[in-house]
Amino acid sequence: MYALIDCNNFYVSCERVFQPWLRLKPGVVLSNNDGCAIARSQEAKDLGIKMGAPFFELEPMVKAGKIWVRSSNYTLYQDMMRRVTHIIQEMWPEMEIYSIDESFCDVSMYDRFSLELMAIELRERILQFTGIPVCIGIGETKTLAKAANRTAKKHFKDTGVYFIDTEERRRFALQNLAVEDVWGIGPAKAAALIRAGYPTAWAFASIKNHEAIRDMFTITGLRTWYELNGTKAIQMEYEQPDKKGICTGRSFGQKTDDYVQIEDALCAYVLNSAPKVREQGLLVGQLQVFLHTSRFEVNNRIKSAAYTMDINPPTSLSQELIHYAVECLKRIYAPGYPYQKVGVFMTRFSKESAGQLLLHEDNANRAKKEKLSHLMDKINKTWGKDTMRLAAMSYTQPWKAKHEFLSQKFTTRIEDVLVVKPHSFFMR
DNA sequence: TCTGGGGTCCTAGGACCC
DNA sequence: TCTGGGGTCCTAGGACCC
Repeated sequence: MYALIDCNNFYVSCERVFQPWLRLKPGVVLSNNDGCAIARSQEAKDLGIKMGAPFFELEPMVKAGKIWVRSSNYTLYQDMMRRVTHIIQEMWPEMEIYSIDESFCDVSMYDRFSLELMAIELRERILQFTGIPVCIGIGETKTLAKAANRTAKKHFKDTGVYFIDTEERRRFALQNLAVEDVWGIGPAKAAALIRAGYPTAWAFASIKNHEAIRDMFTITGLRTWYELNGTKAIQMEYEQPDKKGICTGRSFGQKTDDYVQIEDALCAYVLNSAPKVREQGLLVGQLQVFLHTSRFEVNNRIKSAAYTMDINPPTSLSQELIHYAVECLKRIYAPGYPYQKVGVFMTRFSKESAGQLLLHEDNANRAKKEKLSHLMDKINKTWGKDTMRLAAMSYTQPWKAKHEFLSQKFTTRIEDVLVVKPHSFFMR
């Protein structure tokens, strides 16, 4: 048996914990650059605000005081999830962190009767200790646990728990689940299934012909089908595997074709990715830089380019990575386009080892740079991002994304911790 | 005017080997 | 005119996830 614990409207819920007045109105959390809606309160969903709705469409409602918006505050959300995770682990230690707001737990070792009660208690505990509401779905496979979770959210809001432990409950969950809401069925597969006459999870799960499913939807589609029918095809992943690629790319606050600004942004992104590479003890063997305009631009102003470069010998040094990234950028940059976004993708990782260093000619010099990079990482980890920085990075950063509606870092920044003032009555 | 960011997995098809 | 068989590895691109 697997449980899926999923935080309800997570980003919105985090904002509401520390700004309780936000509970009085529908609200939306915006993407980076305040571009579009990425999280909505239940009331905002009821108003018909769609995931990905651009901000300029919401703006009239904000101005009229009908809804509130916040810029995304990942520092806050990460820290809140860390707290939720601790509470889950105390009850169900066999846990996989699946995303910033969801965790799977293997709960096979508990008997059915206690399981449902445990789930109800866990939910209450999370709400009491963090202020975050969650729903819990339980089933024989991860996909069924996901389906159970959706069922809890939709039909069992009072307990917030749904347990698929009988055929009858499986039928109820799957019959009331649109096929596009099945975990693993995206827009393309959903459209094909609806066209073929299978609009619900139940209809899809009831298809008899395996081969046809495989032919149409490849092995991943077949796995989903097995899982919906109670056969395990997707395993738990307790350890987080090493990353195969690390990427930083952001939209500019304002579109630009100014090479100096673009290069400056790119350097900052390299300096964002490089410490992540070093933290895992990896070296970068290939680097790609991409630069593009908005896809909503008119035809002759759309431009998208990328350049990939092998790095020999592989490196994790910020200075070297910046050097290569700038080389790539120079090859793809053309003036005259309203660029929206630049980014860097590092891949072809190898493990850092002494041997590689010895092969390199000026290894004394190199060892010094290595030390410097690691020291910078350490200082920045202790004292905050960009405390120590390379001169290649400017201070003004006019390209920076917009975060016009950012709330405080209530749990991770001492100046932002809420102060509770005793009422004057008690002061006397 | 204004539309996010960061990943993984799978397949088809080309290049290459003997 | 006719032009094998069997395999691996790599890459681009699509689909999917949150």
